[in-house]
Amino acid sequence: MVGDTGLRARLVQVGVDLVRSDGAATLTLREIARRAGVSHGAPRRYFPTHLALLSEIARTGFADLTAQITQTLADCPDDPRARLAALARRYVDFGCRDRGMFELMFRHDLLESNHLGLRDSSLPLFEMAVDLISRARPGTGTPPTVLAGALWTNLHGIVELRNWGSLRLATGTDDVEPLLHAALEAHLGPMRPSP
Amino acid sequence: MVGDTGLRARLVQVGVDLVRSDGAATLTLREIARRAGVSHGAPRRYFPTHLALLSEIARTGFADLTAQITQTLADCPDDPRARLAALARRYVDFGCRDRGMFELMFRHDLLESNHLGLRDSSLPLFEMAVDLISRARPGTGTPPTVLAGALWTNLHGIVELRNWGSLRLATGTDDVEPLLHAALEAHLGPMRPSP
DNA sequence: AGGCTCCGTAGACAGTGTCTACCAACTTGA
DNA sequence: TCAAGTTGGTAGACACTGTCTACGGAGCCT
Repeated sequence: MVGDTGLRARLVQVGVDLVRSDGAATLTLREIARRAGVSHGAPRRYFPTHLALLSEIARTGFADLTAQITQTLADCPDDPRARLAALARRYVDFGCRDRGMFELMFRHDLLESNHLGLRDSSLPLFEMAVDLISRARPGTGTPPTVLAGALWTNLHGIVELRNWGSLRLATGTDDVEPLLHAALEAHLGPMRPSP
Repeated sequence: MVGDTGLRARLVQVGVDLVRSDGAATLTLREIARRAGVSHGAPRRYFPTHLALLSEIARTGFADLTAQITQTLADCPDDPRARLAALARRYVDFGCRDRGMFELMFRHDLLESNHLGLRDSSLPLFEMAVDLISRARPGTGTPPTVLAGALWTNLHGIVELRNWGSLRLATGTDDVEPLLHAALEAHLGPMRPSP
C-alpha cells in the first residue's frame, strides 16, 4: 500500500497538499482533478460528490492531528496535567499552523453528506482528553466528559478566533501563548510558567 | 430613515431574513437579488462585490448581538460575575439559535475584503467583557484582556463545536448548559447552580 | 475472437460572481 | 423650455463551478 499510485489515493493526496499550500478556498473539484492530471469527471469514479472527496481529505487531517498528539504524549512525563497541557498546546499549534486543513476539518457543510465518519474521527482525541482529565481532576462533581468538553471548546475557540484575527485586534498580537496559558490555568488550576 | 425603501437597505434586509430562515449557504448574490425583486446586476450599484454585501449583512448580526447583550446587562444585577455569566449565556444562546448568522459573522473569507469594519464590530462586546472581568477578578497577575479573551474563546468554541455536532457525539446531547456552566466555573470560579 | 467490466474522457447543463453595454427616468443649467 | 448629465436598474456575456451522461479504450476471462 506504500506509494499507492491509485487515482483515489492520489486525489486525496493532491487535496491535502493543496489545502496546506493554498488554503481551503482553492479546493475545487476541478482544480484537484487538474493537479492530479486527470479530467474533471474522473474523481466521480471514486467519490460520488465533491463533498465526499473533501470529507476524505478532512479525515486525513484528523488522522494527522491524532498522530501528532499521540506522538507528543509519548514524549511527555506521566503527570496528567502536564500531558493535558501538551495535548492542548499541540491542538492549538496544529490549528494555527495548518489553518486551511483545520478550517476544512470543521466545515459545517461537510457533515450533512457524511453523518457518520467525519465527526467520529475526532472521537479518539476527545477520549484522550477525557481520560487525562479524569485523572488530573478526580473527585469533581462534574463528569469528565463535561470537563474535557469545556477545555476542548476553549482550545478550539482560541484557534478559531486567532485565525479570524480577533486576537491581534484585542490583545495586539497573534501570539496565542498568553491565552493558552490562561485557558489551561482556568481549566486545570495554577500552572507553572509556560515552557 | 424608518422604513427605508432604498434598494441598498432592502438587499441587506433580505439577506438577513434569508440567512435566518434558510442558512448561510443560500446567501448567493443572485438569490438575494431575486428575493429583492431586482436583476442580478442591481446590487453592484451599492456593493462592489458579493462579499461586501455579505459583510454588511454580517455587520447587522454583530449589531444585533451587541444590542441583545446590552439589553441583557440592563436587566441584570450589579454583580460583575452575574453580569459576565449573563453575557456569556446570551452569546452562546445567540450562536446556537441564530446559527446561520453566527456562521456568517465569523466567516474567514469576509475579512480579506473588509480589513477594517467587520472585526471592529466585535470590539464593543469584547470591551464589555474586559471591563466586567477586570471588576470580577481584580488583582490577578494576568491582564484583563487575556482573561476576557480566554473566556470569549471558550464561549465561541462552545457554539462552534455544538453547531458542528460534537456535543451530541461527546456528551450525548446538544444541551450547552453543562458545558457553559463548567466554562464559567473555570474562568470565574465557583458559581451557584445555573438559573 | 467475443464479451465484459473497469476507468477515464469529453461535452452538456444549470448555477455562480463579475463585467460591460445599454437605457429610462430624474435632475440640473442656461 | 429644452438639452445635457447623472442616477439606478436591466440584460447579456464570460469564465468558472459541481453534477450528469454518453462514449471509448484498455485489460481480462472464457
